[in-house]
Formats: sequence, C-alpha cells, structure tokens
Amino acid sequence: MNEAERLAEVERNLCGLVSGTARLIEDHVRERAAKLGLTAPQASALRELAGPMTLRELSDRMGCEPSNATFIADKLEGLGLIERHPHPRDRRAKRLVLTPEGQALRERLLDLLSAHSPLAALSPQEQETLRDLLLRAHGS
Amino acid sequence: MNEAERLAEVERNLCGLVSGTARLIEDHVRERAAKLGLTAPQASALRELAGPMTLRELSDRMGCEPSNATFIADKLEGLGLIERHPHPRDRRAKRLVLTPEGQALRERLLDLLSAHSPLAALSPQEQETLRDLLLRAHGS
DNA sequence: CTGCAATTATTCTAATTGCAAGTATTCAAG
DNA sequence: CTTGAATACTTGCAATTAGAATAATTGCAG
Repeated sequence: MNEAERLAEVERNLCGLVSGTARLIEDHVRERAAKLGLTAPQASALRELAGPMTLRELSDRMGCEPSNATFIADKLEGLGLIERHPHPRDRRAKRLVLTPEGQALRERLLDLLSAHSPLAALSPQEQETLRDLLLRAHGS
Repeated sequence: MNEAERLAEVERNLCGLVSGTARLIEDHVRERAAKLGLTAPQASALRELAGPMTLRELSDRMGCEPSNATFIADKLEGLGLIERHPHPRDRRAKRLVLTPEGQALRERLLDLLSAHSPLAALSPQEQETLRDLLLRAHGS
C-alpha cells in the first residue's frame, strides 16, 4: 500500500466513522420511534417541531427535499398530531402546528430519545469538543 | 422551555450536527463519483472493496441491507468493475473481486475522494480527537 | 450420522426519497 | 400598476432502499 492509499485509508476510516455514527443515531431514533408507532422520519419531524414552522423550514432542518416534508407532514396530519394552518403573513406558506396530541407525543418522544442516546456516553465537555470539531468541518 | 426540553435540545443539535456532517460527506462522495460516471453508493462500494470480499461483508461495511449490496454489485459487475468468484471454502458465499479496470478506477476514486474532503479542514490531531470521540460513542 | 438452526445470497414487494413540473403567491424593478 | 423573478407548496414519476420470503449451504448438537 503506497502513501496515497494509506492517507486515503485514514480519511476513509474517519468518514466511515462519521457515517456510522449517523447510522447509530438513526437506528436509535427508529427504535424509539417504533415504540410510539412512528417511523424514523416521522419522529425526526416531530422532534424538530419545537414550535410552529413552515414546511420549508422543516425540510431544511431535516435535510430533505420539500416534497418529502409534504409527505411526512401528510402522515403526521393523518395521525392527528399536527395541523396545517394558514401563515399569517404569507398566503403561499402553511404553518405546521402541533395538536395537543402532538404536543403530548412529542414530549414522550423527547424523553425516549434522550435516554440512552449514542452520544450520551460522552461527557458534556466532550460533547462540546465534538460539536466544535463538526462545526469547523462544516465551515470549510 | 423546561430543563428536560433544554437538554433534549442540546442533544438534538449534536445529533443533527453528526447527521449533517454525514450528509456533507455523502454529497462530497456523490459529486466526486459523478466525475467517474458512478453513483454515490456505487462509489462507496468501490471504496470499500480494498480486497476480495463477500457480499455480506460489503453490506456490513456500507451499512445497508444485503439485498442492496446485491443490487449495487450487479451494477458494478455490469460496468465490468468487479466479478463474482466462488468462495474457496464456502459454496454459499461469493467473493467480489476487482477487475483490472475496477482496480484502476478505484485508485482514481480514492485520489478524488481524499482531495478537499469535508474533514480535511481539521488538523491531524483534531482528526484523531474526532476519531476517539466517535469511537467512544460507538463503544457504549 | 442426522436433523436443525444459522448464514449467504437472491428475488420480489413495498415504502421512502429525490427530482422535475405545475400552481399560487410574494417581492421588486420599471 | 404591471411584469418578471423568486418562493412555498403540491403532485406525479423514477430511482433507491429496506424488509420479508426463498433456496442453498454450513456447522453444530444430539
């Protein structure tokens, strides 16, 4: 193995580690979501809905296409967890708001997600270090 | 916002950051792969194929279902980049081996991927710190 | 040696996701 | 005021992915 390949190997391992951690998190979300009868993306959406939010904003936070956010929102609306309200200032947009049932389920979800999270193994300082490193990676 | 929700918020941000970084990496792979006429998962598979490998091992490394690895392997085989050889000891298994064309393309791919990687913004020490933190998260 | 559980790969089906087109609305320039 | 570009959402379609069922093979327990 030459030098270029060795460096690529180190790089690959680290990239794979990040991706693997993301999968770990997603698996964790999926498992907890299942306990509440939700799919992983549904749970992620519910998690992001800390307050009224437009579909575009939700898709940005979830890192998916707007069409996908529409799909997920349809599901959550079908479950009676959210409602589409007209946006007060922009008649194009719709604000997603939690119903009381959605509020309640969201709190149960947050409890489940924070318990035994893959990142809970790290101390608060370590979590801060991790955050700083990842933010710098994003900055480039 | 109560204390539990605040902690969940911190947790959520960090999880989102990890997932966001993973997306950053995937976008990087997708962009570089396109230059070689490959899709992102095809490139990931080619990257993982450092040596002869079973389909199960590939799916494990890629973090996908075996059915998916079969799908990807079909594509790579169709491109003449890999071949399915019978496993010397296990007649159930098949070993994926790179053709000379596959070898050549893989080296070009590794060069492309290591250049301007999202994680290249971090110094070697920082990369090591990041690796240690992520490994600890996996260990839990 | 025999039978049974586990593993490997494949196929098929269903769900998810992204991409492109279409409609309605806003915003800004002239 | 009007026109054109940009934005928000939805819809339809194609491609990707996961999940369950199947078949062949292995390895172990009895």
